Amino acid sequence: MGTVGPMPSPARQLPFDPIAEARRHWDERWSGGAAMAAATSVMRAQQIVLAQVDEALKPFGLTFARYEALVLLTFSRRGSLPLGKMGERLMIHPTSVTNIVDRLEGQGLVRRVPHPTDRRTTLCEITDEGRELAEKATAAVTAVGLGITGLSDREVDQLFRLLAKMRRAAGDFAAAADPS
Amino acid sequence: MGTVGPMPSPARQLPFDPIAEARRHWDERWSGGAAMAAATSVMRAQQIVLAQVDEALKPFGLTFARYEALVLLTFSRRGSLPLGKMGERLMIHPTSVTNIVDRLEGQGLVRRVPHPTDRRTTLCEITDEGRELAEKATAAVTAVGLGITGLSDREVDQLFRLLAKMRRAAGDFAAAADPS
DNA sequence: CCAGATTAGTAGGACGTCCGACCTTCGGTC
DNA sequence: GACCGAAGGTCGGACGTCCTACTAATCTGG
Repeated sequence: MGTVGPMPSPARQLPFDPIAEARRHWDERWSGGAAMAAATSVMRAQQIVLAQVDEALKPFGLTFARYEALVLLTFSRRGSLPLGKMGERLMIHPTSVTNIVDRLEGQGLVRRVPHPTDRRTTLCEITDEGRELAEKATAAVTAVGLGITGLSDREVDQLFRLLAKMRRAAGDFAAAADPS
Repeated sequence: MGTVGPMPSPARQLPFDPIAEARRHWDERWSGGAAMAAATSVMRAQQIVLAQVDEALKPFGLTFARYEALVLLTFSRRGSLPLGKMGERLMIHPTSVTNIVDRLEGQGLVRRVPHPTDRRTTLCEITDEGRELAEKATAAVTAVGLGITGLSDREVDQLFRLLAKMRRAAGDFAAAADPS
């Protein structure tokens, strides 16, 4: 990886793991230090992923959230989806979808179009500029491994499975991931 | 677990894992779908942890961020730390510390006191009310397993180790976690 | 001993997330 | 056919995070 290059914001490097340190303190007084350490690590890992991906997307004027929405649209048959559907797939709140689509629309990457039959529904349609940018941005984010570094392919998959199990327990989805 | 109880906000449960679905689409057109799935899972896992812990902390008027700061202070010798030190340990930006301490101070849970020798530095000192609340709040967050559910003790530890490896690669800390 | 670099903290703004409240439209029921 | 609950989006506010820029104080070199 990079030597001293563009790293997540809190550039200062500690000589020890502050989470492991906190876990030690925690277990001295309470119980469940392992869960605390895991939860805090998840929080911090998200911070790292977000920082690295956002950094890679900055030249394109995109953020992770907006990039995800854009990619989702490229995956759809007609390049358009109802806002509500987007919220479901991205697992974010309806108001967050409104926010993101507002910004993407302001950048000319998507366009709001009325649903042909249901006048309640608004479709979000990706523009040609949006498709082009999504393609370039994807090259950039894959180049940084989407912020997932230091893990072997096997470990990356292991991480995904562990989190999928946790997400399923939290009610994210019903069926098993069916890892065939 | 709960039946239909208080779950993370997007209450709707999908019949499939949207991340696994996205991974399928991704691999059809690009490469590195595993990293994408892992990164997205980390993002979503953080959302779940945050929602569940915040829910447990709501009766106390706390959030995860403020709770973490409070607990950090209880771990310190004299119950006070310089703001900068807090930012290091919590791995957040200095301005985030200012924000959090502002709110905690407004709640009477901490107090800003000048550093005895260095007049640049401000110490954040936990109050008696802060200590009491931290104790009660800890009972609440441990009761929900800090949002880490559906995993065995072994898997929780595995998750922590994987994320620690990733965090170390990202430059979070220098030495190995030394899991003895 | 003084000038420049560094460190500590804050102010203002951007972004994404959530929630509660609200309006419009659809659909089912009577 | 009319009503009333449900569904789709949006608005305004709260929160936490980050960044850039700024002030005040300390440290370091000449």
